[in-house]
Amino acid sequence: MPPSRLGEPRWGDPGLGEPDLEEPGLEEPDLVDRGLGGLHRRVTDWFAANARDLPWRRPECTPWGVMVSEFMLQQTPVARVLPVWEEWMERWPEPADLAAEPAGEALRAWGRLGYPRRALRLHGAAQRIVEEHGGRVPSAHADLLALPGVGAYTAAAISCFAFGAPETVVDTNIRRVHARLVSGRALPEPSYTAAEARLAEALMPAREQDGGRLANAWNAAVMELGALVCTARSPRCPQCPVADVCAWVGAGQPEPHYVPKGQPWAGTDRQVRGAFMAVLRASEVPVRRAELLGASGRVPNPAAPAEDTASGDTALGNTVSGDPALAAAWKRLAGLSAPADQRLRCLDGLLADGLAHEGPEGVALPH
DNA sequence: TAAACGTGGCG
DNA sequence: TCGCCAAGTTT
Repeated sequence: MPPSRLGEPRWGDPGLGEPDLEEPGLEEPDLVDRGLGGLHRRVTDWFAANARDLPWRRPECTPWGVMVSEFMLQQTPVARVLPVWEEWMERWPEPADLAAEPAGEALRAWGRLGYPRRALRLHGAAQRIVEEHGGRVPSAHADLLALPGVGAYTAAAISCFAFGAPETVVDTNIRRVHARLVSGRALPEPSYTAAEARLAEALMPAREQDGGRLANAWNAAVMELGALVCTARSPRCPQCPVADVCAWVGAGQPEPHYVPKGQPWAGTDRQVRGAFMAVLRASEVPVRRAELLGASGRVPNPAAPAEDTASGDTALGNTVSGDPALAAAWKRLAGLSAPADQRLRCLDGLLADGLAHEGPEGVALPH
């Protein structure tokens, strides 16, 4: 490891010994007091020169815009959020605009971002903001946390990014940077630990110095570093502004100390629910329950009337439509090999979750 | 606390 | 090609 250009102690100095799983080295105050300023400056300077120009980071973006972006970005890459966020901002520039619409409109406009319950919660949050906060996104962490779909990360992020508060923001990017830079590990722990929380707090710039300006900037800077340079798959260490003090680099980039759990997909309820939701989003009219449940590549649909041989679409009655999205959604659903009991469980689950509504004419997005 | 919860692009 | 992974929250 090359010597620090700033002549500061290196967090990953082998002399500090093996990283302790329970108590990272930064627990010690004198370690915290030395050299952090250099770290802060280098990362925030890097951010100033390399940050992406994302619309929700522009000065003219409202707190509502930041809030919408934070919901959409939960477990979803920036590239896919961008176009949907633009549509939402144009259609619903304020919380009251969204709150005035049926929840189903939020679900439809959510498109294929995934985890559609986020759209439902965002809609619910907008209604609460209108009812309890005069239509303005609250700035207090506690008020934000009380909103549906807002957890520890999102509350801190909105408070920080929309209102300039010096919150301690911890997301998966930040956790990964901390794990490598300080703890010398390839990945953060499988679940967020108290030790990680203490470490994140210890690394925060002092709030007293500048009214929290640096503390506020630090969050976005570390997050961006994790997103652009200190990535999960193939980190770009040569481009990293703090590679020379990185504990993981100093240790020779050791492999992860555990095997990340996979995210099963094929054959899961999530896959079936997703296929149902795609049909409901694409359909302008309610869909009969039996037709939804019967959609299968093998099971004939008893509810379907005589087939229109000219359509050639599928064997399903109401797939005869000029809408390619609807046809594709039906096709995907029909292509699943999910057993009948799973289909039934998933449909009931969607209804129970409020993602769908069943009326006399069939199943549709909620009103 | 572990598991459930969507989706699509990249290595 | 196919598994990994992305600005988490909820129960």
